[in-house]
Amino acid sequence: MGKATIGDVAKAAGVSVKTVSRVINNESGVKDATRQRVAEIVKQLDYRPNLNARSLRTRQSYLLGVLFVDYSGNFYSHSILTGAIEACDQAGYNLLIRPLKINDEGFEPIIKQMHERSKPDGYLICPPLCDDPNVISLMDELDVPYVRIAPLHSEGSPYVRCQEEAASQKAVEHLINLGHQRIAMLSYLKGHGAGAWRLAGYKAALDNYNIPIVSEYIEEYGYDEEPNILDTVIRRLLTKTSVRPTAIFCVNDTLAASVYRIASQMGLKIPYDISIVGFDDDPMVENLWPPLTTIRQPISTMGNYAARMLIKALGNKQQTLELPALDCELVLRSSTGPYLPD
Amino acid sequence: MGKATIGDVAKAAGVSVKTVSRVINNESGVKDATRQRVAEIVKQLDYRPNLNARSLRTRQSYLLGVLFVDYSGNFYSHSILTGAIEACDQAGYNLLIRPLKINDEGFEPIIKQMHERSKPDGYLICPPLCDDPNVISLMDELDVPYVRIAPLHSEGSPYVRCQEEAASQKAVEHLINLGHQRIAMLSYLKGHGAGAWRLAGYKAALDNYNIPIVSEYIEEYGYDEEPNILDTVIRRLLTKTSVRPTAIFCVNDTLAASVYRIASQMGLKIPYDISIVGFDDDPMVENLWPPLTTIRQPISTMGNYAARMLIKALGNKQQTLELPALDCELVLRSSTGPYLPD
DNA sequence: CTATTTTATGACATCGATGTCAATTTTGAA
DNA sequence: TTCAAAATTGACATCGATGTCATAAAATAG
Repeated sequence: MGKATIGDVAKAAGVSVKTVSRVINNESGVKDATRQRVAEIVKQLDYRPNLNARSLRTRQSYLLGVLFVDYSGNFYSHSILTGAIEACDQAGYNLLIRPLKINDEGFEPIIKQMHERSKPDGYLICPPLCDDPNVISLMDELDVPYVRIAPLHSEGSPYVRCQEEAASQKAVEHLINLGHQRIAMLSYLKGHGAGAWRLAGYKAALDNYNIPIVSEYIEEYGYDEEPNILDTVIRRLLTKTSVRPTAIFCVNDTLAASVYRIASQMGLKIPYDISIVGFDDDPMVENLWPPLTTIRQPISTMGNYAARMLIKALGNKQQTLELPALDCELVLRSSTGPYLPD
Repeated sequence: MGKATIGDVAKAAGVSVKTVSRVINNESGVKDATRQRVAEIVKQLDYRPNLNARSLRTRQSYLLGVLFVDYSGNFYSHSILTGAIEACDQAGYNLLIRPLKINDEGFEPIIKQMHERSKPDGYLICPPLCDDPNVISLMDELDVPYVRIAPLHSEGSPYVRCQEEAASQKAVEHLINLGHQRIAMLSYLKGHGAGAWRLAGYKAALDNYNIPIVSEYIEEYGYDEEPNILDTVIRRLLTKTSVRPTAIFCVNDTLAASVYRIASQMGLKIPYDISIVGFDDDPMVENLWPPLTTIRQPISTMGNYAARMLIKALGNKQQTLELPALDCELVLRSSTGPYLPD
């Protein structure tokens, strides 16, 4: 017994295939009685339309592409996927993923090839790709809709984003309330949206409490820099004995873990000698001792919203889904403690 | 200018569409001259067949599904994906991913729904799903081919696997060669293929050197157990002063990281007081100090092979791709050192 | 050189849906 | 009751590929 087709439903309901088509696509112009009878049969026969036939006719693929950089630490992209898949499930879309590795030719040829092969109806673009002008202009060239996830700049195409700046501010104010004044900020997300907002939150907190912003305490690097440079930087930061910062706000948990490692090498005790705050609540922090105070973003919710926005936009060109405020949560654990004078 | 169709190619080449179809599908029965002429035009017009039309006719979707459990630590599945995508790219397939969350109803309804929606031509099944009899019998019920990745049992359907047992043995022999005799084995992969082979390798090494296997030193747990139990177990293991193991072989890096954490709490220095070996070379070990000695599996290669096997099998039912020996690599770093008597 | 087999090619139907547009039925107004 | 307008419905073409089968061309045998 093969699967039922639209013809089977039509025959069983005593109507034309076109009428069945109208019912399953929720088009107007079908008498209620007919609609119900057809719907009944659809359910009875467990009919589901053949997507290939539909795609062939409508020239829609019912596929969404997801582009992300294939970092070694992939917790972020993975969470985005999880949320997006959920949305796709509900809307009858499928997700095509494309982890991109940095190579000589850049991302464009690979994206182009993928696009020509599978023609997704739209794309979700994860950071930092969403801030790459080449990728964005390729999207425009391909004339395909896309939603950016956590982009640095909000002008232009639709995006989702959460309150990273507010959360960062809250985290740093938490440190200030514990008595800390010499608070450092450590980043290797220079150029990313994330890097910018988290730094902005840090500065806002200090401003708010009239604590001067000392440039020596702000160490900001990019991905392109030598990977070992951060170890050196952290070691230097922790060495300046008398003026050593008593707390560090790290731009993500991986960085926080590096600080743990170097602090332990230098015999510094967390949180007694130094307080640490991370960002992301990456599951790998379970392996850190003491448990890390960090900020949790609603990553998979962002993925979910991004997919829903895209799907909605595909449905009718003008409509956009309103993006609710997505808050981050400060997760207090044991890596932050009161300021203890030497 | 729309994309070229098979009809455009046929017209330009002065042949029928069927002949073009033969050429692009590499069917026999076309004169060489004709074939070349058509191939020329195909290239000129940059023609690529419409997959939906093809799928509609052939009832093949050119999609592969990937099933995996959405762990928090997702390095493994992610690597599988990366390898599989590469293979799919070459063969003109796409990959549909499905991270499964454990829930009350089990995985079957979700897999079923996915299958009915998108009808992938086959599946790659990651551990531990590949050892779940419900999932496997569902696959058989759906009558869809699949390849298992690192399954516990080799009978039945095709699979890929690497030499985890040999690698484990090598790792433990490395410890023995450093002078260790009291070597513990720590696992929470009970019931997984991985758990079984790694344990087997451990035992083989001890046997090989005529070291008695002490059941007290083997701590094996499953995923279903209380999550905190391992902390307790590790602490107990490290406490038995005089008979305390001088080295621990951990079934994966996450576990090794837990040992680091607890050892540090207890004031034990690695590798002086205790040597540690992990498994996986998870990127998160970069945050561990001292650098962890561990075993690196060719995970993405396994994903690549699994996809290629599946695609090959789809092409002609009988043929199977020969699986080459996939070796693991022992990565020596600084968490293992010579046995030092107290 | 003809008869026969083999090889190469194409005409046409088909997969399962939706789009167009004409035909039919229903509704409402006069 | 009648007729025009609106609401339903369906017949048929179409999307772009492949499968079937008949036919034309080439190769081989006699």
